[in-house]
Amino acid sequence: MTAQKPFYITTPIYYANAELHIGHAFTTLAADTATRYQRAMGREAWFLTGSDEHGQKVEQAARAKGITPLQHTDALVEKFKALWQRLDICYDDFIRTTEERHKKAVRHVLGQLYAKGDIYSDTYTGWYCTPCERFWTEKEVPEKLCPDCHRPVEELQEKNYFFRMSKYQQPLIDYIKAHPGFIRPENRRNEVLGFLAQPLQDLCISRPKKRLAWGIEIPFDPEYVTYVWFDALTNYISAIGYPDDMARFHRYWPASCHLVGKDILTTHAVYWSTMLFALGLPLPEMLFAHGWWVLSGGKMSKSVGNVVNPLDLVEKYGLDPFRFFLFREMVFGADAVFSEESFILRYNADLANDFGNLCQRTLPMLLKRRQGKFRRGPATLPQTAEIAALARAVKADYIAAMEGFLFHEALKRTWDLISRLNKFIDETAPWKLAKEEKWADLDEVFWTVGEGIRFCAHLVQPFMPHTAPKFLEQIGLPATFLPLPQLEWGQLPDGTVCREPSPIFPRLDTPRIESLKKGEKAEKSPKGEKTAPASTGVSPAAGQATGGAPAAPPAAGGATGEGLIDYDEFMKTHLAVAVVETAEKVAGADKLLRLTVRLGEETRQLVAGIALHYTPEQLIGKQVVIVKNLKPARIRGVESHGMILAAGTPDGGLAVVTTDRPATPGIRVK
RNA sequence: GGCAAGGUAGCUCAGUUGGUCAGAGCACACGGUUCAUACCCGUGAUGUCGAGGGUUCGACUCCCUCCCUUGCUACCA
Repeated sequence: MTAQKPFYITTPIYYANAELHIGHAFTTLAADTATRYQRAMGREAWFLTGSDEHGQKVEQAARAKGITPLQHTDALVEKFKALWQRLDICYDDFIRTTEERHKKAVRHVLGQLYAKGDIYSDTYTGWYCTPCERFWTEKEVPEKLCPDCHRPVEELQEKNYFFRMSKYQQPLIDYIKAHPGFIRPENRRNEVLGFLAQPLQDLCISRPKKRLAWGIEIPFDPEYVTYVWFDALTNYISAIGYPDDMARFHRYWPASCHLVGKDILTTHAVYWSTMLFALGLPLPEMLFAHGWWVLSGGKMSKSVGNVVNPLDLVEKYGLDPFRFFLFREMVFGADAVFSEESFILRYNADLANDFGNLCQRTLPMLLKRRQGKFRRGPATLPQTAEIAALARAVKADYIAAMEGFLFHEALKRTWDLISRLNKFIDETAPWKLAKEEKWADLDEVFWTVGEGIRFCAHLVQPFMPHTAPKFLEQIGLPATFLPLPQLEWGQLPDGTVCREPSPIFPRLDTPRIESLKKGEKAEKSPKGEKTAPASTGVSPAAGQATGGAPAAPPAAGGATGEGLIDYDEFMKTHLAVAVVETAEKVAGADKLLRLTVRLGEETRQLVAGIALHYTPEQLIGKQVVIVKNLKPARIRGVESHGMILAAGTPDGGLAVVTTDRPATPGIRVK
């Protein structure tokens, strides 16, 4: 058995002069997903990310704040890491270019190439803008004025070091042509080849310290630091032990994949590749350049209020749905449009309706009819073998897609199985089988669906590492995954007992989309407007009507001014603890539940508009808080004596207010 | 400007070497169903396949022209 080389994947190291945004997050999430997939395949994986901390902008930013560059980057690195934690990024190493291990590698690389003659010094003449501290080319300053600040530039000579990149132009062209899978996607590969059709200039790789001190000193000239390319790109090898621990280095190198945004493809495809040529190191197996998320309405961001920071949706709707959306919606490699509306549409269609509801429509029936037990008998239904075959085909296609970083294809294919299972339920109509007491057929249907859920949970796991285990738990399995190569159809054990399901992907209110479309201020919550945790009242309209209320209304500043009530006024509202004794749907109303609740000795009936979010079973026995002295009302002909308190959840659902520990039924809440 | 890719149903896109290739998903309409998260299943409509011309028995699929969109065009101290 030959040990497979570990999967080594990298993100770019992000420049530590500003905070990160969706672009950085997306690259990193993609690497994370790829890493999780490789681990799911049973392959060892090493996932590197990090920070690029030298250079003029960092130096300037630090100076502006009156701190040292390192203090500045220390703070930003903390923010980087906080974001990765928030996105649950499973990186193995975080390299900082200010670390000694990195600086040492850079010096080693420079020294080696200098000795080899691939780095040389030369003196050039250019146009320098002193205030901006930068050079311009002859072409850029036809008027001899700085394009940035429009002040005069002066002609200046400066000595610098150059990397003999041109020397490796032809070898690189040959290499790319000989390795079709090296640069992906295909169109990017063509762009690089197009780029290389022009003569390649050598690369200036230094800055005199008098102009830029914040950098890694060039080993053969203490007057200079190296500039960006050799500093930053070298991280991919310095982080895995180059040059001190070559055994470790060779274990991981060449990288399986450098994942980059399309904007820095050339840097990697040309600069980095030629650097590796010069060093005599093999090139990475793959360079994947993905596209951008284009924010819808971004161009009008000032006037239109509906531009969202994509990362805000993580808190609003959950990390896993967010991740799912990113990789299902975008053709990986191409650009895609990001909008909250498309997120909600995708979420409802794929997650809530198709996958989530697959559990929700099956497990309650299984519990009711078969004590929750999946029973495996002889397969006699015609669809069973077909679905098994589909599952196998889906898995094979899924793996093929994932190996090629075609995330959207992998997910799309997985949903073929989910759709088939939904259709299967329709075809076999288990509710009819139950009525007709065809237990063997019924068991076969349940087992097949349960097995399908298990199967899909495995496939979806790299994308949704938190919710995928929930699917396993709901069907009664431990929340652990088989390595994908071992995943086969038919492994759901006979006798597995499912759990009481609760929606994993609660449906999001569509009114929210309407309000988004209209550019209404669904995101803003002007004070005075009723945004606060809307109590779900006796009125069926209450709660739902405000379903579009923001998930986390900003805790409006200090409590001053109008709208405040005193204690006595508050005490006019009599809140009390109650225990739900019975619950049932109100006939002819979708959202209403008729409840009887016990308050100490007293029992009373009330109506709550929460049927879309709670089943009667979920409520019975639950301690709730009710408004006791609300004027009785008749709703759909049912008497209601009080109302239950509930609050909106980030996903647009509803959470009933309960007590932290059992309280005395009937006792006043204050 | 140069190079490259693309313009196919309201939206996002599939469409191998020319002959059921006019499709999928979403959205929409209608029907079915009731287990389920107003869900699922089925059916349907809409398209001059960017425009014009050409090759061919026949072109979304090949050739030419035009229009439009997008990407790349590093580094140059």
